[in-house]
Amino acid sequence: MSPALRRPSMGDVAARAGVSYQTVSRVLNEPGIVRPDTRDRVLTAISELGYTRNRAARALKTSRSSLIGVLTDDLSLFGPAETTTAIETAAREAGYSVVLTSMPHGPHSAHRIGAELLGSGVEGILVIAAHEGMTPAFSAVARSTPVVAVSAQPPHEAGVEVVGIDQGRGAHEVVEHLQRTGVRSIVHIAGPTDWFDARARRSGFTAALEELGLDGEVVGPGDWTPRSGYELTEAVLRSGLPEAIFAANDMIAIGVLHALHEHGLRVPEDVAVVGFDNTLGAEFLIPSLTTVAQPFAEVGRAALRHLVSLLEGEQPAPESPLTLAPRLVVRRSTRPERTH
Amino acid sequence: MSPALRRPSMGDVAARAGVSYQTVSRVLNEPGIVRPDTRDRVLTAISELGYTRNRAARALKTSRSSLIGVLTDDLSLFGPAETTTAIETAAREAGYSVVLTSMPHGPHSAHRIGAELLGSGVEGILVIAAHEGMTPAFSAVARSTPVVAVSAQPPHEAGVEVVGIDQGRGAHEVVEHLQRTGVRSIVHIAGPTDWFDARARRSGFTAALEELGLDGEVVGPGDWTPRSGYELTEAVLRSGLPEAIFAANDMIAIGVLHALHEHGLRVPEDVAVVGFDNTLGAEFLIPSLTTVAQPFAEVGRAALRHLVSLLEGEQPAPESPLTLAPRLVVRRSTRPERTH
DNA sequence: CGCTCGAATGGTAACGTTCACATCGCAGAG
DNA sequence: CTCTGCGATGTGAACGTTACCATTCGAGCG
Repeated sequence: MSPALRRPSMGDVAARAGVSYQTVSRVLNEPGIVRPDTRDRVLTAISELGYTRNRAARALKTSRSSLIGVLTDDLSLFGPAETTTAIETAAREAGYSVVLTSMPHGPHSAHRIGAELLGSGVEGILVIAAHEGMTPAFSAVARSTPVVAVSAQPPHEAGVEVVGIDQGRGAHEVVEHLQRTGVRSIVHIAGPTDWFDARARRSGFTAALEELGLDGEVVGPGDWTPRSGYELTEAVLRSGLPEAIFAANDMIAIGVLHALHEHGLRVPEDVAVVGFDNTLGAEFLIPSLTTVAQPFAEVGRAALRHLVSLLEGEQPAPESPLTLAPRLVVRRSTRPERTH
Repeated sequence: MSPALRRPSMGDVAARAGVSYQTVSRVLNEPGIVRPDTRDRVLTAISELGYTRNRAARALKTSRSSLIGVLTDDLSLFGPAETTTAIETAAREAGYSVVLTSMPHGPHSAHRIGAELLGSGVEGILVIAAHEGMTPAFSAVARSTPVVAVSAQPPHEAGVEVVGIDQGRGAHEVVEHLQRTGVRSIVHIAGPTDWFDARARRSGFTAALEELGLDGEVVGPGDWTPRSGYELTEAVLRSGLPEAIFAANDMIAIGVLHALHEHGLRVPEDVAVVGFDNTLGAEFLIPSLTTVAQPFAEVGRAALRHLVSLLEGEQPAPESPLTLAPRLVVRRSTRPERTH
């Protein structure tokens, strides 16, 4: 019962300020409605006591938890990490806290995880870097809670809204750039087939080849790791020397560069190499890597804005575009473009 | 009032099972105490209704939120990302959800962030990759909530417990290894001076030099980025050619390798290079990088266990060591050790 | 000067759960 | 056959907040 043991409640503040706890509540929720001098008394009492509202009681009464769930595949990947950070910052500014859940690899866990996240009382869920396996679970969850996915998947799967980066366009720009450097034939080392981003990059690649009349081939899939890039490059080299290799991400590209180096091949003189993501460090690989920078942070913020507008019942925020454009970053792993 | 609109409560389950809501509560909290057939009736009612307990009400009544706050500096760094993921998984298994907060860079924000995290109702806080600026804020917060830091800082700052990886030992092993490859003099490119990890690596380095009778020098500090490694290496080369460069982390090492390559220097023949972290990709740099692997996931799990035992009032889990050992990974960026 | 009205504030109930205690029924002992 | 005691279940209250309605007070008007 010692006052030091219990956190102060509205009642304590009210007693100190000589008002009822209802007035304290009003000061916090609609300050305009209470007379300035009363309000000041309450506010000083609040700061003297170091009072903060009890989130649980608030959540119980309003049935709003101010919690947003973020579900991500693999935080140690560059993109998800950046996006998560941006989401968290934006969420905090919008008055929400972020409950993080990382998706353990495994077939049927998606459903359980989704339910658990829901059970933790979140008002909405953001899914990052979604792949195939997640979709059914989240269509299910989406029936009880708004779900927004950050993904390259444009077709809206049942009830799940999508905010993403135009991966196909990124792939297209890569192919265009390579063509302008004189390349006629490109090998694409694809990412995992069940990842939406990987699929979009791959189909953007093949579409661009056709459109621009170039030759090419898709190998893989890799698993986003340098090792898979290394091994797939070894395989490619056994069947001949390609003019250019377009890796599905920078990690794969690191493995590609390593394998080419081991074979004594020069980049870009013998083989051009392009990555995807513009990972921290891509600029300082040997040679520095031509890649596609993705607005990871921006897409995170856009997704959060979208979710919040869903939660707060505004119109779906027409100003914020749901598909953002990536940006080609030309460095030294491709030859200079020919000015013709 | 339509039953579809409101989530079912204990009362609904109780009505369906023909018991009182208290019995439902007991089935959920101490199943052993209720008669098997009653329990089964309740359980079927629960699953038929898709009932889940209301977290807010539970938190209000028990004053336990099942929420743990994780505060991290920069999620796009390899270590924090790995540690965070491990914490989240372990927390979920222990019945907690993780509220993520990323620390915006800036001088005085630490205090506000700490208070906000506290305000979100977390029961305890884990601070990852702490640096100097965080300490005062978290000593303050630690008065109201258990705080465990994942850090290289052994001295317990007022009230904040520390779980960490022995950075000094890692640095020591690096120096020993270099000595065994015949190196007599080492340049260390240090990390930011206010980061505990960077400081511990640096002091481990100088201590090892002295102990082993080697020559050396500390340059920097860098800021963990490849660019800083690149620029500091340029500066080092202007004043002569070192035998070996020990970078404070792998990102800095990437910049070092790049700079050396530009100068036509061979690694490890002309200069040996060592990193720290064993980042994804370190194995496939050119040449593959000798570095120190840190048990990031393990330290995350250990920190979580420690925090949970603090929260649940058990004895401070004597079995779990609070300082873990890193592991030297020898690759091709250093010369082979001489067997003498 | 009495009445109406609105602004400011107070009181009561409820959100869904758990805790403490009360009750019930039944087995076993006297 | 009654009493004790314990296992199983029910009842009332409380956690701290917000929603809703009631009350008070003073200003402005006829």
